[in-house]
Amino acid sequence: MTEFDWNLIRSFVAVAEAGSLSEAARRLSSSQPTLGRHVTELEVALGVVLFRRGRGGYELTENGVAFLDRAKAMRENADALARLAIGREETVAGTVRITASEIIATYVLPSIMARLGESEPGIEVEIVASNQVGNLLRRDADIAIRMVAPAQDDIIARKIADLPLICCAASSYLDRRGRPRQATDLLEHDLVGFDRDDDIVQGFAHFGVEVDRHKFRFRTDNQVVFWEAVRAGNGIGFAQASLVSRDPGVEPILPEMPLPALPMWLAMHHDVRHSPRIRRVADFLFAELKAYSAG
Amino acid sequence: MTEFDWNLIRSFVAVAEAGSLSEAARRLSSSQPTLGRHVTELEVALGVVLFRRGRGGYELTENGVAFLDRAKAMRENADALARLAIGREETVAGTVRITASEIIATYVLPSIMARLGESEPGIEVEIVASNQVGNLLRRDADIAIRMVAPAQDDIIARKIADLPLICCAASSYLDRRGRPRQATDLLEHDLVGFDRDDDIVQGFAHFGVEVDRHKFRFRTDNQVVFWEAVRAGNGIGFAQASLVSRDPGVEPILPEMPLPALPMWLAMHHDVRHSPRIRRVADFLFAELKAYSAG
DNA sequence: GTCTACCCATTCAAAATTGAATATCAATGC
DNA sequence: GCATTGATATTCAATTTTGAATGGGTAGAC
Repeated sequence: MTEFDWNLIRSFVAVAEAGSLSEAARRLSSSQPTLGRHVTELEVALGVVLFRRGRGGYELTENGVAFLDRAKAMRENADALARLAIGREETVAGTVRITASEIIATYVLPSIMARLGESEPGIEVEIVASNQVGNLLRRDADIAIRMVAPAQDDIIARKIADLPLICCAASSYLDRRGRPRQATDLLEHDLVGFDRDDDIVQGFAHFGVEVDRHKFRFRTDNQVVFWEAVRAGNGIGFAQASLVSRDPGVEPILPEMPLPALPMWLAMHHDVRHSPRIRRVADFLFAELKAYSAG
Repeated sequence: MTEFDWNLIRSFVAVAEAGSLSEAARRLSSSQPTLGRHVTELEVALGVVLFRRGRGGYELTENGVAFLDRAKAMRENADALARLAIGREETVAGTVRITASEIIATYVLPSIMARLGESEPGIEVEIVASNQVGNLLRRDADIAIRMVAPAQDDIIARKIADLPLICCAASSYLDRRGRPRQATDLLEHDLVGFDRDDDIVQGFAHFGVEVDRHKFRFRTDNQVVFWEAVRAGNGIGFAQASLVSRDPGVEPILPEMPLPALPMWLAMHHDVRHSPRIRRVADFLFAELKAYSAG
């Protein structure tokens, strides 16, 4: 019997998920003509039409939908093989991908990675700064630093620490506008807040204080922009205590005010735990992040 | 992240199961250099040694063993996709592979298929004559005619009939050596029997008659050779009643002797049941084989 | 010993695959 | 209305992949 080209399935899944040849090509680092050919070749081989070719892109037909589950299962197996391989590599040298929140990736990891480079020059590092919990199953990353307890199966997680949050502002701002003495003073101040994300609003609500988003003079959903806005003296914000204590231009406010703490977890896939390289980086990260959270 | 070529996994499984590049190449209808390259390319991509290259062939390393399960799972998904495709094809024309026992494939199917060709000229047929129960899961065949009840999951089976076995011999032989009147007379006769297969020996044992294989003057494990040996007058044998009744040169003996009947089943894979082509052939086969078993 | 039957690696010309470039179309913003 | 963006199809030169042929090795039969 005639075997078909398994790569066609890989392309099929990518196009189905991306919704267009071009987008799928970007994700697979392939090219649009290639994926187009793959899809039609698969259709010919199977004798079934999988996509409706529209102006806006490729849309699955009913037949295509019927194939997608199995095709995805195939990809999962391929991913699992890739992880298995990493778990069995014997060399320490190579690349490790780490995903972490924007704040951690921007302000904490660079110096940690510099120190890692001194002791392990053979290890290259790729940092994915993202607040979305990336997919360890599909190996978007080898190691994830997350602010929520990972729940997925086959994920090994170690809790690093609880990162206390504190209220803070730039000294320049406080010199100008005065230092709040009690929590209610905050409402007289300029606040830096999130835009669509309503963590802070809910935090206030938790203390019985109703604020709406217009209370915040400076709003952004980008955590790095948020922190830089605080540093630049736009007003009062909330940040990890360790971040504040490392920045001489920003000072804590109302240190007695009880705020929730952010748990920090280090996660990696079960299959990959015996890779000396990933192990090394994970252990190093764990120790350094623990030190960071204490300082 | 970098995706590897999924076809390498296909080759890996084939080589692992075949035990050598050359044998795997034969099964995949590929070539030995290609598979050799695939395997080493996969090893490089994964950074893991999968095979021990020996004089006699390729043998899995421990690492290779660790990968095999997942890789097989991947192949199963690929096979499932192929079946799904067949189940969704809309055209009746095309090829159908049928596996059946040597006897059925040799003496029964050809005339049935000739009749099928008259009403469905667009359907091509491939017959796999084999007593091994071929693998419908891996699509070694689309339809299987089997003499045992299929047990695998996802297999749809219809029982066609019970084929009675009878004792028989060529008239030329019986004219020469006389016709047995009772079961014990058989021991005075030349018998045609199996070689390593001891079905017949056990059949005798079932009647309390101990015979050893040297009782059989003509021995073969090939069922077709067996039947031709009976037809040619080598002695007394056992065969499906329908076969005997269709052959003017062979006559039944001791028709009252109680012998076990062979159940005949038609099996196909669940995924494939809606293919008009396979459906058509299966229905046709069912009716014709039922008629055969009655005649 | 020799012969045969298996293997595997390597070579190299032919065949297949790829992607940059291009033409085209539809929707959207100004 | 026109420019822009983002999509697909097509073309074609360059790259990659393939497999027939070859050489060489080893085990087993005779």
